[in-house]
Amino acid sequence: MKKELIKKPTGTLDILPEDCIKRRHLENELINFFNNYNYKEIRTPTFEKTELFKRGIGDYTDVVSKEMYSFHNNEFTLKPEMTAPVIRAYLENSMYNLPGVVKLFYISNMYRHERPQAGRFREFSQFGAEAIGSSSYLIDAEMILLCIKILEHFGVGNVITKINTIGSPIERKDYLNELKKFLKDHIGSLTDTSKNRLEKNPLRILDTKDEKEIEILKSAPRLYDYLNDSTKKHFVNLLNLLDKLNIKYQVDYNLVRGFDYYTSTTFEIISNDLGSQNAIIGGGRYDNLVEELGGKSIPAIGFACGIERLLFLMEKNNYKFPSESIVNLFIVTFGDKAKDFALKTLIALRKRNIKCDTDFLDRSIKSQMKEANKIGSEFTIVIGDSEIDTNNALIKRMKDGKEFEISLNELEKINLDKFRN
RNA sequence: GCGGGUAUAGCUCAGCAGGUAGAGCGUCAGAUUGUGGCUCUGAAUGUCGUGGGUUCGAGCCCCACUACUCGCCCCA
Repeated sequence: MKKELIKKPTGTLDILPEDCIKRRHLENELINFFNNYNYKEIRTPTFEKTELFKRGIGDYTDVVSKEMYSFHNNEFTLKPEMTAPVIRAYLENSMYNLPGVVKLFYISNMYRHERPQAGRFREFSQFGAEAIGSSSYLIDAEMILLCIKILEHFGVGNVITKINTIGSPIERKDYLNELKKFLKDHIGSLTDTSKNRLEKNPLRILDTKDEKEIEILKSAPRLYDYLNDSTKKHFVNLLNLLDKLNIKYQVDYNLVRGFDYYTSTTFEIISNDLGSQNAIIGGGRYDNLVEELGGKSIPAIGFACGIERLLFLMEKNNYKFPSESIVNLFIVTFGDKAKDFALKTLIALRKRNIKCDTDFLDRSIKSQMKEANKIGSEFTIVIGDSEIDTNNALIKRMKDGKEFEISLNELEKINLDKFRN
């Protein structure tokens, strides 16, 4: 009886060798990048207490209310995002005692129980950063700059940076009342989802894609007009600095993000080359979160970038990934003596960091040569009884077929450079 | 949670008034016995997503289910 195959869970990815090389490369480059900006890496658990996300992200957000992978009587949850865990770790490890602004970055998997589609998975990877301890618009600017430079570095230049400021909950209070009043006057034209949001989360209605609603919202009160002078000043300073830094952006007064912790600056980088999930980077300031999670009132800002989406864009833009690591030497064998000798030699060569392999299927010389060719081995050496007897063999340079005589005694110490050109 | 599309060899796909399956690529093996790349020859692999129905007969028609996929919602 043939047994049934077990398949991977919906929305997950098998990352095969070819893609692992790309991701490894991406990660290495990122680490370099973050180090240049003086960000330190942080890793947190794959799961956290569910309460962390409820309090951090907000009970009524879509992610918390219906997309969390929770288990063990809902006590724990696979992390759906990294900001809350990083702040938790920051507080738990008293990192506020570190000098200056605490700048942290991460590369990690996230989990959200959504319906998968182009550019959206249930298990996905993000990298991102959090800068904790400064309320200056300078750090906002540096972070947006960092995002754009990273994308540029990976050959993704054709993007749109959207930016907005949404103030604090207190600043939003009056505005929300006005917005509700306004929307109620147009309630007949609202979609069902917007009607539902009217009481729970009216701000999100601003983000609608319904054309009728977009038209109505054009005459709606504007949040910006209700913000404090200091918030406005922060925003204006930021925009002026971005101008000086030659960073192109679009102010989008309707840019509202889905997590409750955002205050003041929010931004999003989108690409029209992605599918309908067009955001590649999202971020913003969250000046109340540290306090919300039990710390002192400490301002912070962060962003996250979708790695699958970034990789997709890199492929689309023909980014040149490093090629697969090639085998330096393939030892073709026949006869038991040769096979034993080969294995012993491989150990010595590998110790010298020479990438090498041999046949384990007892196949013909021809087949072994074919394999060596297919895996892109630089050199091959055929060893059989006569080579063992005479202690001499021919090493073959695969790219042009040239052969060189060498002594088997010296194979372990071979200097391949001598035969490279 | 709600819509649309798709489901044939490892991969990309073809198939037809409905008559019990094909190509290319890949894999494996050979082309005067111990040497790759080009070429040629040959081989293996599919209960045509699953279950039911219509029919003498279904990969092809109908129904259900499942998976995948794209979109809504939301997000990276």
